[in-house]
Amino acid sequence: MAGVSKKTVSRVINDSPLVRGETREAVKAIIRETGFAPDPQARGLAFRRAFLVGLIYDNPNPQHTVSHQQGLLDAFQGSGFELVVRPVDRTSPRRLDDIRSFVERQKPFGVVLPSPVSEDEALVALLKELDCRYVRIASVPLDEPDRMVVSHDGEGAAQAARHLADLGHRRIALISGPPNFRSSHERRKGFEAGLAERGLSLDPALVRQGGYTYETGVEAARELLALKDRPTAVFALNDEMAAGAYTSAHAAGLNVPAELSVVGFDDAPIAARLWPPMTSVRLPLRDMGRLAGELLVPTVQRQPVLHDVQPELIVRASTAAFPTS
Amino acid sequence: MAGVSKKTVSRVINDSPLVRGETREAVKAIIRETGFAPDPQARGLAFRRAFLVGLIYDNPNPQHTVSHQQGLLDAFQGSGFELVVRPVDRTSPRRLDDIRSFVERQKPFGVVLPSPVSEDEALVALLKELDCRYVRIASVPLDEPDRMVVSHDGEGAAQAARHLADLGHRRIALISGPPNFRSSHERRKGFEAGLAERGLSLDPALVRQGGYTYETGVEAARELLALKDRPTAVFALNDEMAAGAYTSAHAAGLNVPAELSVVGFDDAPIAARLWPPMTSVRLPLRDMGRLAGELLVPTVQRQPVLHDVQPELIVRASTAAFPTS
DNA sequence: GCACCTAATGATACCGGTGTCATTTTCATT
DNA sequence: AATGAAAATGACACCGGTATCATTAGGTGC
Repeated sequence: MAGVSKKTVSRVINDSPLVRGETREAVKAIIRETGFAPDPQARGLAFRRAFLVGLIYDNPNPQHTVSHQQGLLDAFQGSGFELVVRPVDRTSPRRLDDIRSFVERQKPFGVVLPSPVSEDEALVALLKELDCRYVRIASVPLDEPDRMVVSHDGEGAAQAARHLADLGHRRIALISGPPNFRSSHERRKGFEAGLAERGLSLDPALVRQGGYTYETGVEAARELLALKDRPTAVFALNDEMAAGAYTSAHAAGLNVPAELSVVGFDDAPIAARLWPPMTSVRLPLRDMGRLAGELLVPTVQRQPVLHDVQPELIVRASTAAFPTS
Repeated sequence: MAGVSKKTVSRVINDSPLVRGETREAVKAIIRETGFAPDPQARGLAFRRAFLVGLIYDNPNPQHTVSHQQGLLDAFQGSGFELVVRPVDRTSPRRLDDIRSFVERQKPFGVVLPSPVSEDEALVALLKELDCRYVRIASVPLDEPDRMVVSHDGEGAAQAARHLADLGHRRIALISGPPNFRSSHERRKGFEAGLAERGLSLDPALVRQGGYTYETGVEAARELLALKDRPTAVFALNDEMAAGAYTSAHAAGLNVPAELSVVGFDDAPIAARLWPPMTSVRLPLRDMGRLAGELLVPTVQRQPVLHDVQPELIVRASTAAFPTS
């Protein structure tokens, strides 16, 4: 090496304050010249902590997973952290053993839990027991602020409600989500709040429960459209079910948006590809991943640090004024 | 420990032949009882090779990425390997430096390259230079067999061709893909071969080049449907473009499938959610990932080892006999 | 029963960093 | 210039495994 001991180089790399500015610069110069980079394995061994972050997901929507990955990696840029993926089956009891062995063996620096895994309190309890850092991504605060990325699904749903109300709709149906998803409650609450702002309320007769799947959306919409006094608009709590509503509208011979306005949630790729292109609430998934990453690891902070994210209503062609001119 | 030295335990763990059967069993028993698992960091440090596999992808289709991840993890079950994800921008020259620093620093056991990254010969050359194991996933053999998972896209396209031909279609259009994707050529060649089997050939006037995106599909189909003697069926080389064909059919007031049959490729989630549900060629993405994983790492081989994968035509409602009754 | 060869095991260094604590340097104070 | 405290640096053990090579155990031939 160039003048100093192994340990001093180590100090420079780890930003220890115990190095003279002069020495520090000299070492840094050598590091730049030689392109030296410490071995993560050896560092991890000595630290008893790997420079890995786990993404533990169980999301039927691949778009979510990939966007979160992207965002996390945005945050890890240049920090030397790697992202390892761990799909789990949230319904399987084995998931806890899987995660336990993962954490105990790999000693990851931390893990990220997107919804719906973020709502798995048994899993979170396990992580606490194992003293493993984590950040949850969910529609609502479930934990201390610096362990949470909150997507404010309610606000997005409220935007959808205001949009439909402002278009003149009064008979607005809701296809809700599975009760064991927090997002389902948040979106519904937000939707009702948005309606209330416009002096409307949700008619219980126009609510059907779905399961966040295409098939349940088809069925729920089929029932709603078969009502004597059928709704003029329907809000589905995710795009899969909204796509199902399209299908049932087609089956019933109803034109979207002339006879039925449809709004979805997620702005999945499918939203823009259906005919007519669907109005939907977009979540900034990549930014959410990035925020989670920034909360978890000591970021190099090249890019501005995010502090919050907000959903956004993307208005396309599946919503029209009622009564239609 | 229980009777033997550190090194002997190490030998047992690494399946060294230099241990007496008796000793081996004794050590294994203790390992089972105590649930001992070697530290991957330490092992990696000593081996100068991490127990990580990188997935280097640049695929606009999140379904592909997530399915490949699933398959790889299927293969890694119990092997102690972890999957780390590395999205790259295949058009950026920086990608090579990114991957070089990843491989040099992390020393991954190997990497998996799904299409289109698998066709990036500069990147593959780099991996060879770095002496990094890799497996490519592509539509056609590009390398030694044990470094390749071949998806036989041509055969899938041929199935689509035979299907349309057997339905009585004669004026069959093709929306091709970008020329810098091997899959684009393979699918096209396979499609022509399938037509030839039925005594048909592709009319150059009915071919439009697309770019594997929704928008290019819209445009290509728009042109095709505006022809004086318009096609009765169209095969798009991926589902995104096929969705675009739906859009243009809607815009032209044409009914699918009565006036236009449409077949896509990939069987993306969107295929089943469009109206009418779309016929498409399904690639066994998860199996492809699993096969790649089995080729790369010494698998525990609990599940049967895969040797090949084949595409499959999923017939839905976007294709009908012509002339329509 | 002894020499001898092979199979099985162990002692020790080492992988590439970090923690601890002793040592040296620096610099303000007297 | 001597003193002492604080700041900077280095020596060495250690993280938890594996490689190398020496050593011991076990079996064979005569």
